[in-house]
Amino acid sequence: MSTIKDVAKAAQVSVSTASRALNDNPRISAATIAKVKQVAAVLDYRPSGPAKTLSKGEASVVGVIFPVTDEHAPANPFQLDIIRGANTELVAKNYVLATAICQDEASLLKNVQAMVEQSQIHNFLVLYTKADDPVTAYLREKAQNFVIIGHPSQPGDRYLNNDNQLAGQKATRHLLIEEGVRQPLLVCSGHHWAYEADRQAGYQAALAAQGGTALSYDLQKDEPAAFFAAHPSVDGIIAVDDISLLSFYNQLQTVTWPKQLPAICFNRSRLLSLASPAVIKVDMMPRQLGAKAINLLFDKHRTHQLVGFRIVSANEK
Amino acid sequence: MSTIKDVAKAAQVSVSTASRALNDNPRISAATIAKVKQVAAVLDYRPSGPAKTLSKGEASVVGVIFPVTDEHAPANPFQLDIIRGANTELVAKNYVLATAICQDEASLLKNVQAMVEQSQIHNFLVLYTKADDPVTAYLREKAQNFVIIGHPSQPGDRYLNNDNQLAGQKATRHLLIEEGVRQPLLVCSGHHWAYEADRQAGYQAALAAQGGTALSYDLQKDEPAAFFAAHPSVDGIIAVDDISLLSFYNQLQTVTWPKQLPAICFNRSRLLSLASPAVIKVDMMPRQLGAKAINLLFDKHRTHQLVGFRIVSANEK
DNA sequence: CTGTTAGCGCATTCAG
DNA sequence: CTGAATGCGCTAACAG
Repeated sequence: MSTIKDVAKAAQVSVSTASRALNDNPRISAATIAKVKQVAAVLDYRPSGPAKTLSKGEASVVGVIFPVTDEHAPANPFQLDIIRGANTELVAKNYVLATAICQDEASLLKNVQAMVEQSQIHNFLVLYTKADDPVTAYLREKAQNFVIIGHPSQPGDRYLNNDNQLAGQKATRHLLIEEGVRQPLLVCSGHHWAYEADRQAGYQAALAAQGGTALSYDLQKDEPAAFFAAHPSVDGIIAVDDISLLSFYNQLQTVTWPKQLPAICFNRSRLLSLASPAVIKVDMMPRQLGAKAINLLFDKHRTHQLVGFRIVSANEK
Repeated sequence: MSTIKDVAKAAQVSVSTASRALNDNPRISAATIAKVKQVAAVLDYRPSGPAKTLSKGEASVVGVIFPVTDEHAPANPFQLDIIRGANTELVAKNYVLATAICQDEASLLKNVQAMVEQSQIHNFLVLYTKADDPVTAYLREKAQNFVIIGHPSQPGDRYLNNDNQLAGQKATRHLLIEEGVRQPLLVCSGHHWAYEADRQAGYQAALAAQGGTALSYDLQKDEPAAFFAAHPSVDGIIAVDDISLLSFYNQLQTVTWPKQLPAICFNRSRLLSLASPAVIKVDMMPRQLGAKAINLLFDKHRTHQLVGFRIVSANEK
C-alpha cells in the first residue's frame, strides 16, 4: 500500500500539502490539488483509517446499536435491511459500519462505551426506542452524535421515523375504499409500542373521517371466541405488524371464523408473504430508512425526518 | 481518557515498560506487571484501538460479510443471531465487529477491500457460500484470516457448520419413531443449496436404516395436485427450512390435502412459530454458531468444526 | 499558497 | 529486567 508520503514524493510536494490537497483544502491551488489527486489515483492511494482516526480523534465509523432481543423484540430481518441501506451510503463515504449487538443490556452498554472510548467512534444509529435506556443516556451524557430510528424517546434527540400515523390512515382508507370494508378491526400486539400507537392514531383518524367506529383487538388480553361473539360486524383486518397478524391468525384457529377477510398489515417480510400471500402489505421501506438515517446523522442542522411507505397489493411480487 | 503515558507516570516506569507489562511480556518482572496493571485499573485505562492498529498493522476488528440479498436469499433473522453470538465473544476480547452488507456483489467487494486495505481488518467471518465468489477469492489472494459459516466452498478454506447431515438423520428418525410416521416427505427449496443437500443425505440415511423409501417434493418444479395424487401414502412432512415449509403450506392451499400431518422443520424463527406453532423445529442454535466461529477464527491450528442442534417439540416455548 | 515541525497512542527496536 | 528513541500514517499549528 502506498502512503501519503509516496504520493507527496511523486507529486513533488510536501506531505502536508498532499494531505490538504486530498482533503480539498481551499488554501491549496486548484492546479496542485489536481496534480496530487491525479498522482494519488495512479498510485492507487488509500488513506489509512487508523492513522486518520489517531490524528483527528474521531473514527470514520458509524456504530449501529441493536436492541437486546427478547420474546417481545425478536431478531428482525427489518433491521438487516435498515443497515443494508445505511451501509450503502457509508461505503460511498469510505466509512465503516460497526455493530453493537448483545444479549443483555449490561454488555450492550459496555460495547458502546468501548466503541466511544477505545475506538473513537462518535456517530451512532440507534435501532430502538426504550424508556430509561442506559445506552442512549450514555450517548447523551458523552455528547455523541446519534440518530434514533423510530419514535424519539427524549425531547432533544434527533430521530428518523416512518410516518406511522399517516401510514395507519392510508392503510385504513385503503381497506375501506378499495376493499369495501365497513368495520375494520385493528389487531394490536398489546405491548403499547410507540409505532403501534401512531398507526392506531392514523386508523382512528381515517375511521373518524369516514364516520366509522374504531375497534381493536389486543393480542395479550382479548379472547377470540368472546370477542367475535360480541362483534359480529367485523369484516376486515388491519394488523400493526407482521408478527401480530400471524399471532392473530394463530389465535383464530381455535374458533370458527372466516380467515379470508381482507387484511392489511405493516411490514413486508418474506416469511409473511409466504405464510399469508393474500394479505395486503404496507412496505415501510427499511433500506431507504437506513440510507436517510445516515444522511441525517451527518447533517447536524436537521433534527428529524419522516420517511415514506408504500402500499403493496396482495398479488404484487 | 488516560493514556499509557499516564499509567507509566503513575506507576513510575517508562512508557515502554508499561506497554510490555500491560501485554504480559515475560521480560517484565511479575512485581512490575502487577503494579502497572493495578495502576491501570485505578486510572481506568483503555488502550486506544487506532493507535494499536497503527503500530501493529492489524486492527482489533472482525469483519462479518453478509450475502447479497435477493429473492432466493432474503434478509434472515438467523444471521442476526449469529452475529449476536459472535459479538458476545468479541466484546470480551475488546474487539469490534464491523459489517460488510451491501445490495450487490460489486459494492460488497469494494467494502471488503476497503476494510482490508484502509482499516487494516484482517479477520473475517463469511456468512454464506457461493461458487465463484469474488469476495472470498479476494480474501484468499490477500491471505486474510477467515472462517466460513456454512458448507466450505474450497478445499483449503476453514469453516464452521451445523452438522446438517446428522440433523437430517435425527429429524427424520424423530418423525418415524416419536410421531409414528411411515412415509415422510422431504420438502426442498429446489435451489440445491449445500445445507439442503446435507439435510437430504441425512434424511435418506435415516430412511435407509429403517427400510423406508425416500420421497421429495421440489418447490420449484412439483405441482401439488399431481404430486399428491401420485403419492397418497405420505403421512408426515420434513422441510429443509422454515421458508420452504411456509411456501409448501401455501402451495397446499390450492389442493385438498390434510395440512395437519406431523411436520418437522429446520430453523426456528419466531414468525414460523407464530404461523405454524404445531410444527416440530430443529433449532440450529445460531448464537452458538457465531460464538464458536469466533473461537475457530482465532485458533489457526484448527481448520473446521461442526456444531450441534436441538430438536424442539411443538409446544415448547 | 506551500513547507517544516510536532504530535496523536502505542509497540518495538536498540541500548544498557 | 528496564529505559530511550523511533516509527506507524496522517492532520494541524506555525512559519514563511
